[in-house]
Amino acid sequence: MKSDKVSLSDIAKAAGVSTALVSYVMSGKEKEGRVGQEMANRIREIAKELNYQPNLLAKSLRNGRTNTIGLIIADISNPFFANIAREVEDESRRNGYTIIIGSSDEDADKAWDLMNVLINRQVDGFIIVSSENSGRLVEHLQNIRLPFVLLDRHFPEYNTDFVVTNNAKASHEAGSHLIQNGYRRIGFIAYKSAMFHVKERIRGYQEALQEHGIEPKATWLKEVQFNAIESEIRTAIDELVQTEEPIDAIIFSTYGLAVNGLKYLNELRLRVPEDLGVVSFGQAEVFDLYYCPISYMRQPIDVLGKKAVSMLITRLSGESGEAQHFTVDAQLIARESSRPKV
Amino acid sequence: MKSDKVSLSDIAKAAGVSTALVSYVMSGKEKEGRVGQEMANRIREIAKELNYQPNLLAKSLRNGRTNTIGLIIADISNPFFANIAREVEDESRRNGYTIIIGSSDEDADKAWDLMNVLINRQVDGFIIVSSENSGRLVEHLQNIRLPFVLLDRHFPEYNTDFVVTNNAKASHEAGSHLIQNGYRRIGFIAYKSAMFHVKERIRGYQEALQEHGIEPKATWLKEVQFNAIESEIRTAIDELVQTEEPIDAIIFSTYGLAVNGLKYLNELRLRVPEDLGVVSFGQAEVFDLYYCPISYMRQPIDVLGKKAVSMLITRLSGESGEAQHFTVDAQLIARESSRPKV
DNA sequence: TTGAAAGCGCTAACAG
DNA sequence: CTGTTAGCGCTTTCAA
Repeated sequence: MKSDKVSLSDIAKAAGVSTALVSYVMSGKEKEGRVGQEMANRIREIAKELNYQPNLLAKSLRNGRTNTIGLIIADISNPFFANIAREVEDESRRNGYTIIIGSSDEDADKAWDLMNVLINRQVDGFIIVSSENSGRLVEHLQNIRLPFVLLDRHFPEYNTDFVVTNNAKASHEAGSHLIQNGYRRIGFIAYKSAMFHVKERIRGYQEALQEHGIEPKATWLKEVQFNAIESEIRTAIDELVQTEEPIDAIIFSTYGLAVNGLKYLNELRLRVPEDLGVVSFGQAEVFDLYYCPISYMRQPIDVLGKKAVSMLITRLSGESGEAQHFTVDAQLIARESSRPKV
Repeated sequence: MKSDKVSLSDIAKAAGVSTALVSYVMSGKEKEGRVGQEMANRIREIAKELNYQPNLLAKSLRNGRTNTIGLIIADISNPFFANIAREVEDESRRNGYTIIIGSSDEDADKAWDLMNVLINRQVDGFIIVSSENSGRLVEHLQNIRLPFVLLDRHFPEYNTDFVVTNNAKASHEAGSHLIQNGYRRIGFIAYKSAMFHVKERIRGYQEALQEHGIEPKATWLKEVQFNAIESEIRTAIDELVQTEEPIDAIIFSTYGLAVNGLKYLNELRLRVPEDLGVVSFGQAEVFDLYYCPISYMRQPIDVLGKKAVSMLITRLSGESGEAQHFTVDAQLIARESSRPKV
């Protein structure tokens, strides 16, 4: 085995031809009436013998495309995002693209820095699960004409490609489901955020209650800070529960909130669903293995991931029409945690 | 905001100097008595004005380093690996490196292909959680002199850098802990694999039993196929439990086995720890939220991740001495699932 | 202190 | 059918 470093010109030399020929053969362009059959075979043979590995860097520098996609998510160690990343990874590879993942921790500055690193590495485009205050990022990408698709969250005030779940509808369904099963005083815990998808989830929940003749009390809605989740969720739950008229069910609007919330419910020795019905967003094995399997709104992660990739790739291949929007419904997976009240 | 595409020569032109000067300034080499103070400032100013973004591709092509690390793991959607990936990502970025992650699904061929893609993209080195039959991969990397560090799993038959948990010891501790708490008939479920870390975990478990005067029965050890886990783990547990002398405790040697196993225990309506004590490897929120918090051997993922990165970076900076080995102990987190028998 | 120029490995227009 | 050559954007040697 050679010590690598075999380049086109090494092959050209060995075959006694020009690098141009080798290049044509190696990139399968011999069909276009460029190279003779014999020559082509000879070159391929030598390439194999020398164990030629193309230098993608040089190739990219030359033709301005890296076949690389930047994926910016909040946190790869969160199972929801990890699953998305996996779908995006597989679908990208299937299309000849490599992805570079970066975690932003829901922090706009980190996301901005990440974006720049990836731009400098000449990614062809981005798939982004945006964090709050990412308007600047979106605008910049549009300004420099770098294709991108927003995944899972989008900004209605910007005209961009996006692939998202119908959050209002999902939340609405979660609320209606609880009501139909006899719950009446339903709390909702979300992150404190001005982001559209968060607001939508809240809206869906409130509308569901109203449509069933229940006036959603302001005190039933709790918004906790992302970076102080452990302490704030305790306060939030305390306030929901330790009152004259405690809630009888709760909707967690993300995976992270659910995990922390359920831990605290355990500490409080509150039983699900006897003391408190539960429906959550997000998905993970936790929900299956909790003593009382948790009902959740299943987001079709595979569809979301695949669609985001294909949408981006369409753009990368030159499509420059209208912004593409793709919205998919979540599916209620009803389990024990929201079973009918007796 | 400019339409990007600002290159060194644009700045050079604007400043009326050569690209060489700009290059020196932009890479902070003006100190070395190369560039005048005034000129340096002027160039920096113009660069900022034009919003210059260096093309890392060109830089890399020129100097042969991409500042990129390839991370090959089994599956990014498995929380154990996702957490490792996160540590590696953060530590790499802190050192100016970008990582490209690829999932191998424990499949040697996929891992091999992945490796090649990443090599073609000129990664400077690899951090690898190897799969079975990866000998070829290791040998190839050694042949072409591409630095790499094996993480979490290693091959004793190859002399390589590695960062691992002391698996035999961890397993031994898991076994001893159960015995001390009164369990006697302890089953062990592992993946069917010839890999060293798997064998070590089995060995530690068996030795623990023997040292406490318990002869580990062959029937207590179950090995299930990675890609048929759901069905095989049922058979395995059935065989451990539906016998004249059923086991009274079980050790799951990975996160994936634990999750699937616990699900099945739920189906069988077996209670933990009354019917069956449990200790597991891996870690995830599932273990906290199970109705009976699961005892587990906590592997210091942060240490493993950081150490792997720093070990690799040492190599990348030219260190060429002996292979480095780093072994760290797992820590028993004892919870309800293995509490003393009454 | 500064500039000119070679060249990393590859592609593609152009010439033959 | 095949070869020559001009770069892609950057670093770095050598000369001035």
